[in-house]
This record gives sequence, C-alpha cells and structure tokens, in this order.
Amino acid sequence: MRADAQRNRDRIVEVARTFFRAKGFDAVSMDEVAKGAEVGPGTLYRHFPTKESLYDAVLEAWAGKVNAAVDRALSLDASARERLLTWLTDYAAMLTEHKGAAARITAALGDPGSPFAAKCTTYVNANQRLIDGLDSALRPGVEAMQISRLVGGMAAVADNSELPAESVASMLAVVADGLLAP
Amino acid sequence: MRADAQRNRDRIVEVARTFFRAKGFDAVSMDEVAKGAEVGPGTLYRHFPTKESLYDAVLEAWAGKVNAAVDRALSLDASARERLLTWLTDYAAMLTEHKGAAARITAALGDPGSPFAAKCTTYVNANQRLIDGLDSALRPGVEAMQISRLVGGMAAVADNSELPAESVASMLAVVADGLLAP
DNA sequence: TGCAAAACGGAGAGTGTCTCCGTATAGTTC
DNA sequence: GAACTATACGGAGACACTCTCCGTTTTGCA
Repeated sequence: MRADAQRNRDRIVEVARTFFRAKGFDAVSMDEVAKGAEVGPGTLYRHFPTKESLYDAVLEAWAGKVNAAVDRALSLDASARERLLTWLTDYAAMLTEHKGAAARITAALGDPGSPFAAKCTTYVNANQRLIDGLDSALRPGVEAMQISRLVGGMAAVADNSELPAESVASMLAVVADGLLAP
Repeated sequence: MRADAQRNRDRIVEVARTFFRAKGFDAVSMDEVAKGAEVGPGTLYRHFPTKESLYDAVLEAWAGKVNAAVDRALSLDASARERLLTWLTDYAAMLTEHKGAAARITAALGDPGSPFAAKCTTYVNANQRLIDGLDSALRPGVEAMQISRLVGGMAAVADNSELPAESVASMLAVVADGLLAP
C-alpha cells in the first residue's frame, strides 16, 4: 500500500472510531467520516466498500478485549456462578464503548458472509472456552453458539435501551442461573 | 372520516401488512406501499405520519394475540415451568408472522414517545399477569419489565437469525429456568 | 345543484449510501 | 533528477429512501 493511502486509511479509522463512539453506528454518515478525515467519499469507499466494513475495522481491538475478559473471569478463584456472572457483566460493560456493536455482532452470528464474521468467530470461541473452563457446572448440552446468542441478545437490549447497570445485572443473573445446571 | 379516506386507509393497512409480512419492516419502502395501495405518497403520509406509525397500525391485532397467549398459558393445568415455557414459546412463535416486530417493540420498552408505546404497555401488562398467575414459582423480585426485556431480546435474536424452532426452544428453556425460583 | 371542507397525489426537498472517472501523486527506472 | 507508470485521490452525481408542500379533485351536505 502506498504511504499516502496508509495515512488516509489510518486517519479514516481513527475519525470513524471517535464518531461511532460519540454517536453510535446509525447516527454517523459516511460523508461525515470522509469530511472529518479530510478525504473524498471516493477515497473512503475504496478503503471500506461498505459502512459495516468500516465499523469492522473500528472494532478491531474489540475481539481482543472479549478474549481477555473471558480469561480474566475464568482465572478467578470463585464459584462457577460468580465467574460466569463476571464474564457476562464484563461483556455487557464493553458496550458502553461501542454503541450498537453487540446488536450487529449478534445479528451476524451464523452468517459467514457478514463483514463481522471474524468477530463472531472469536466471540463464539470465547464462549466455548468459557464452557470448557466452567466444565460441568453448566447445564448439560449447552453450546457456545447458544450462549453467544443469549448474551448477545441481552447485551443488545441493554445497549439499545441504555439501561442502568443494576437492571442489566438482574437480567444477566437470570441468564446465568438459567445456564447453570438445574 | 370521509368514506374515501376510510377506504384508502383500510387499503393501505392491508397492503402494508402483506408487504411487511413478506419482506420485513426494513425491506419495504413507503413508496412501494403507496403504489401498492394506489394512492400518492402524500395520502399515505397524511394517514400515517411515519413509517413506524404505519407498522403500528399493521400490528393492531398483535396486542390482542399477546394477551390471548398469556391467558392460554396460565389456564393450563401444568407445572409453573411448563406454563412459563408455553407462554415463551407462543410469544416466539408470533414472530414468524411479523418479522422485525419483536426487535422494535423491545427497543421501544420504556420510551413513552415511541409509536409502539401502546403495544409496549399491553406487552408489559401481559407479563405482569404472568407474574401474578405463576405467583411464588418465580424468583423473588422479578419484574414485568425485566421479563419483557428478556423475552423480547431472545425473540429478537431468534427472529433476526431465523433460528429453527429447536434452537429457540433451548434458549427459552435457559431463560425460563433462570426466571423460576432457584 | 352549489359549496365548503376534506382528501388526494405528484413534484421535489433533504439525506443517506455508494460509483465513475478525470486528475494528481508516489515510487521506480534510467 | 527527470520521465514514466501504477496507484490513489476526490468531487459530481446516480440512486433510493423518508417525508412535505400545495394546487387539484372529490365528497357530503344544504
């Protein structure tokens, strides 16, 4: 990639991250991002063919954080329920940073053609590691994709309605108890 | 209302219902509905100032069905878990009829200014009746709004990803067990 | 039949995503 | 360092969508 192209790409992603964080995915227009990064729309669209692919680039660090959160929860010296709740709470907390991310990633689960397919894979894998780590504490037959959908769905609701932390916590407690062996 | 206005309104709602069912909320344009109902865009927008208000009219029968489903579930001669699962399953099943409805209604929960505010109220009230009906079988402190969000969130995921019935059932089982007293 | 109020409907404003293509520039070769 | 070519730039604009304004038509009533 040419040096000027790299510079522009970096600036676009940086500007887009700022805008998306401040206003959420829907409220940011591509023109706005282009103007903010001081490039033309053509340049923007050559680097990122769709708005979602731009969002995917912005969320690059997100996948890493998901993995770190699972590791942290599993490494706690606590009950299975507590470790599970820690992970669920951490995941929900990641939403305050990127409004709309949970809904988009959850919607893309199981769609290999989505721009978020890579994010979905790391997310589902994280839940698989959670299942392996908590071992027999979970109800039998529970699958990583299932947890991903459950948690993603809750997270999307919490994000969308901008629920206070305690409302989110009580919903997550229900999900956690449902996931633990009866 | 003048007779021609009533005729047009009825035809608009009927056409819109067909289109929304076939393609989902987002994939239907207002122009399309106007053309289908053989009216101009101006007429369409006088009857329904926003696209969401049109959807609200289309979902008119939805609220009644929600209430009927709760009544049916509560009147069953079965365990609390079974009655709860019946209601959850029924609710999820209502989505095959109106793609996108669950997500929109769930997103509008707690927003009195939404065009779906009336639908939200009946939906939350239905869950309150469920709580009253199942009485002490549910975990203490559970609220109608909380159930509405949980079930709505799950339903939205199921709808969005067009999950097969057994996947939905296993997710709902998790939610149901989480809602029942530990 | 005549009339006022109500409803109609099309042109178009405003906003969004995304494309085409002529122009400018970076990086390489002599 | 000059010429050249592949690459990148960026703006005009195509297209789609929601929603509005306002001149025209229709309805229901006296």
